Amino acid sequence: MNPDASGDPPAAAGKSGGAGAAGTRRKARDPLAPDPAGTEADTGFDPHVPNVDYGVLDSLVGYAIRRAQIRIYEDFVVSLRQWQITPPRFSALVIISRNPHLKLTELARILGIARSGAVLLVDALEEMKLVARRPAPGDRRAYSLVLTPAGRRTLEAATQAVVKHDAHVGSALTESEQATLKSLLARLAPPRAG
Amino acid sequence: MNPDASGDPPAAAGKSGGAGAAGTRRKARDPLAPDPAGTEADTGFDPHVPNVDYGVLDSLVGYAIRRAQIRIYEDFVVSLRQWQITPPRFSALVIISRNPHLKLTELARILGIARSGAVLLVDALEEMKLVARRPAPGDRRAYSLVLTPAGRRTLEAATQAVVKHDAHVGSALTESEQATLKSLLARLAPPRAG
DNA sequence: TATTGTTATACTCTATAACTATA
DNA sequence: TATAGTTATAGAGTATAACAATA
Repeated sequence: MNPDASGDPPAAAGKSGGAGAAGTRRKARDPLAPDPAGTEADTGFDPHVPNVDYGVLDSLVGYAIRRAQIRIYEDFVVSLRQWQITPPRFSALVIISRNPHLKLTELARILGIARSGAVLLVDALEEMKLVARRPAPGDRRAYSLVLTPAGRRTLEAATQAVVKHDAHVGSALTESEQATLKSLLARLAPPRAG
Repeated sequence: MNPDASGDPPAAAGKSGGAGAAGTRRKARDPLAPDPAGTEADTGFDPHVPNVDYGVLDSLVGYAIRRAQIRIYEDFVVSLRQWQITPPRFSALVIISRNPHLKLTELARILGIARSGAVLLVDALEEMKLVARRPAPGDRRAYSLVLTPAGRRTLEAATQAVVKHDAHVGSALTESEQATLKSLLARLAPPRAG
């Protein structure tokens, strides 16, 4: 359905062993035991590494958008890390906030994800005490999604952070250029059925 | 490191049971057994469902890009489904093709992913017989990545499909507008270290 | 029969940590 | 010590399939 987006700072992980390189194959290793030097580095995604030939990629509108999105996602996640709110979670909170009595199936359709995915998303937000499932009036199968008081407070703070983040993202462009950008993006490949 | 992108048509999946709704909890179900009606539908992501209030999302440059990327990704995956080539795979093939004797670590940096991710990516491409690991001259730890003849042929065909896909994506814009779009996107939030 | 929410399962992509072989 | 490739583990996000409760 809706591809895209995933990555998110996994926070932590397990451990295990690796092996040598070319032609060789290693045996095994034992779990746990701190690493002397800091392992990886990660200074962020460089959209255009010097002296690298990107071929057709440089001519594609789609790749330009992909590059931009990767960097924006990075900055977004850092900006909202303290609340553990990721792009899909933020979108869900906003949609739930602005559209009272939303049902899970409707949320799924709006976000462009499967119903099962909406269930997991709402499960997470509920566990974070930001969203609650209320019985939907008139339909005992369904739920009415609502923000909790904490959800409203958190969304308010997170929204400020997102607006700030977005201002940073577009800081190199004038207001007019940002408007042009959004307008052009909105005109790309309209939905099949639309 | 590099967030974004994931989704991809999983192709198939398992099965299992679910339950009722509000307040109720179900028991179990047994595996296998065709479903009468077609289960889901999925007519593609609608970036703006009618009568839905998107709140701040509508004012964010980041969300405009996210919306666009979701739709482009969808179309990309459909276009290259016959070769089982996803965006990261296509990028890797192009980069390997245009930059001979590339090492895995370099590929990882260019794509903005962890080395371990590059290993899995190359593993997949190697299994598809599109890429091969050659011993790197002068460094017995490293590999030189190269396209196989089949890899070159597939990349050529896939590139044509991608170019066509990209033309479709931008078909509602003039050449000039597409150039403007790419230019504006490139000016968004430059990399921290740059 | 169709819809709503759910669970089970699986797959892609990505990450961190630790390890081997080599430099 | 540092680097290249690797494996193990983890987890977010998404998908399909099948099911119970209800409409």
